[in-house]
Amino acid sequence: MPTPERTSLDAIIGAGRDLLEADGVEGLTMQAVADRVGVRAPSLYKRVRNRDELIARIAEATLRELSARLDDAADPTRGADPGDELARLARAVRAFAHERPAGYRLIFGPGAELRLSEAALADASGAVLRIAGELAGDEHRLDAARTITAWANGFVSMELAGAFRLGGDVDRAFEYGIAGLTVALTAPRSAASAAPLAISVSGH
Amino acid sequence: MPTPERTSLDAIIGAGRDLLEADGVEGLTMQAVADRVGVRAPSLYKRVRNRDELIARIAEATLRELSARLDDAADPTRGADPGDELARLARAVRAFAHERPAGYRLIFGPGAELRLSEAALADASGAVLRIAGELAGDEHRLDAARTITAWANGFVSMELAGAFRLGGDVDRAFEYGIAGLTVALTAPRSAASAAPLAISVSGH
DNA sequence: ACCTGAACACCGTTCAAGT
DNA sequence: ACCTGAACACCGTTCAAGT
Repeated sequence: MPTPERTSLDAIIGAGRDLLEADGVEGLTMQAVADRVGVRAPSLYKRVRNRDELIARIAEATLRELSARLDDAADPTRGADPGDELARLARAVRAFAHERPAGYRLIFGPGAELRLSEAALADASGAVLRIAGELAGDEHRLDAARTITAWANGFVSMELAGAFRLGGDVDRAFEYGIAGLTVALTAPRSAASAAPLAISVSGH
Repeated sequence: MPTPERTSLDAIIGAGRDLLEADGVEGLTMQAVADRVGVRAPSLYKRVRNRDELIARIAEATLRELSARLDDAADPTRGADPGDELARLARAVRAFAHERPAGYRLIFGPGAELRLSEAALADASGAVLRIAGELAGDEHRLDAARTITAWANGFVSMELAGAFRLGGDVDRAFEYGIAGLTVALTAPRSAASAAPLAISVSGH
């Protein structure tokens, strides 16, 4: 005789997400999740294989939320200047990380390789790849996208980790980075030569 | 009647470091460390307050090793062209991360803010700050250093996390980033304006 | 078909008792 | 003064028994 379902996978993932942000990943225990959804810990194993899978599902859901934000921010109808698009994209990543620091770390921190599906990662890369192509040209699209992603993710990760302790204005440093990347990726360079031998740059 | 010391703080940190690289941070258990140094787990608490402190000591030791490598790589007597210095510095970070991935994540990953002393962080920042000043000028030294650090750390962290799954040549992307940053930080910009309105760049 | 209590292995940590 | 066994609280996970 079937027992009625007293919870659901969505409720479990939602509770896990909330716990993660409230108490960090070490506060995300099966016991705590079970309490939140009103069930005993062993019952969770009817919906998820184990704690790692639960974490992976939370990570995947969080990445999909981030993707949607990025697509929205990068929407060309908001202004199609590649530099502006890059700026909007970068600020959107940073805003998301500030709202959901623990979730962000789940996506980009150690162990992420085990948690995220190829498909979700590809989705999340779409907007950066497009803008990278606009800025640097199609031949350098992937390299440029990796430069943008590395910088933005590195900046935000360090910020979340409290690594910027030398004073100064962190917001300004972020905008400085955006402007720098725009210049860097727009500057014509040959794919072969790692560093240009001679470049003349005139500002203003 | 005193019992002879059967281990030492250094031996404990060393064993912890080795376990960390061999089995990851979750393999770094007090029990495993105790086994390695030939003592029972409770005895470790004579030398470290708890597991978190042990991890912090390993992180600090690892950061000091990284600092030494960076200072060596950035040594101007190896060639004082700022672009070359930046390239050597960036490659040194990446090489270190490849050698000691788990230790690197301990330094830059989540939780690092609790683990690293102000002094060790300041030491590690010396070389980047100097090179950033050479490239971008003293007014932009800190912003430029943050851009470099964010990019390098972001790139390496993503690489370690297996985030570069779209094919392409990761080594080339790294060199592309180095070249891009050199251009970006060398380009004159006013501190106030986030993005330059018009810049003419001529390659070659 | 789902839920539960009981149990197990494993962890960090404490502490009284040994030498 | 350091080391140890025993114990405790807490965790993830399994499983037989309930409905």
